[in-house]
Amino acid sequence: MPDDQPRDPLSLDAQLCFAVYAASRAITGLYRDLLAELGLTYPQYLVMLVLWERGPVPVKELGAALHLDSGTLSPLLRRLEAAGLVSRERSGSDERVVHAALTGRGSAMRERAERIPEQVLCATGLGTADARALHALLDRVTSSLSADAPPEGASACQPPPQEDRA
Amino acid sequence: MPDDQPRDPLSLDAQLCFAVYAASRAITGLYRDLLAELGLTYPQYLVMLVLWERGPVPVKELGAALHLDSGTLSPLLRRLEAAGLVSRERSGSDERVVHAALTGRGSAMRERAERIPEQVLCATGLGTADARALHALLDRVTSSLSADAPPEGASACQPPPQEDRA
DNA sequence: CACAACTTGATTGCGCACAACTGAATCGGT
DNA sequence: ACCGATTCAGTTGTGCGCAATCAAGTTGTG
Repeated sequence: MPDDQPRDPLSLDAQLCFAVYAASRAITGLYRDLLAELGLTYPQYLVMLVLWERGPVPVKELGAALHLDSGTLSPLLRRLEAAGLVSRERSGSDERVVHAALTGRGSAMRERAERIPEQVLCATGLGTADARALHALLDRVTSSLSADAPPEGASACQPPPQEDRA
Repeated sequence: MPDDQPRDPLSLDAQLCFAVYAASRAITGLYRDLLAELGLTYPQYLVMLVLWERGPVPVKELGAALHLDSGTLSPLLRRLEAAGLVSRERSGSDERVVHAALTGRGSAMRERAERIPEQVLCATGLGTADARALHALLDRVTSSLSADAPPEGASACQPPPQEDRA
């Protein structure tokens, strides 16, 4: 679909960054529908995924896994706790850390969430190979960007070792 | 990097949807830094892109271009107006529609924004070909998802015409 | 022990996103 | 001309994201 020719830099720019932004919101919207019956939002669902997979974890670890800080997680966990899905308690060995753990209701919800993934993959309209390729590209972008915040007028921006050109 | 084997559905699920989510936030963070000197947020920058490209447009058209509704755009435009970058006025021919237009300061800012795109593309660590491929995949996802909200227990979810399988 | 540096989570404030609603203006059919 | 349905922007309320700040707890050093 993208015809191109590097024409207006600002228009071309809108393309890739906006494509990610629009896709992200579209996916979130899809989850909004699927998660409505569970009473979860998409970020809440992500937290539940981590808890289902790892069991009780410190808030810090949740933040590392999801790239979120306490300013986001604290109220989110409060809501999950109010919903009876999660409990929080301070560690005995280190009073600074708070462990988030699943309640019975929280654990039980896993079963109901299990059919969501395939519904999502289906709705994206992507095949296995495409999904895999997309995932790999996105991971490269994310790791490139979260590697560091280049100081200022910084990096000479030499395009990274690249095979071909248009 | 993704080793795989369809193992835990919930874990595999976290992968693609979360990859988009994480990448989107990483990109927004990059823009946050780049746009700080212009005093713009990323969504505000997107609005400016549309105005730089199309000139005065109704709020409705902005919403269609960015997939945003008036609940997001009204306060955003108010802030751009307060910053002296944008003006709003009701159409003469149809009093319902409000046209957003650039002020002199708003138009002038375009020049300063012109070098942002290449900085972003560089920071993603992607080459031209990869960026193009990523863009195409994201467009497919976005259009598949925004096509419609499948009613309920709906679609039999047959993977769309696909070439190969693992 | 004393004390500074660090870690961890919570809080505050602001700006999106989005659903739901309001109210004004327009359009369609009669 | 009238009246119901529709369109458009705005407002309200909830829930993220993230910067900045804070307080409590821990660790390292003398």
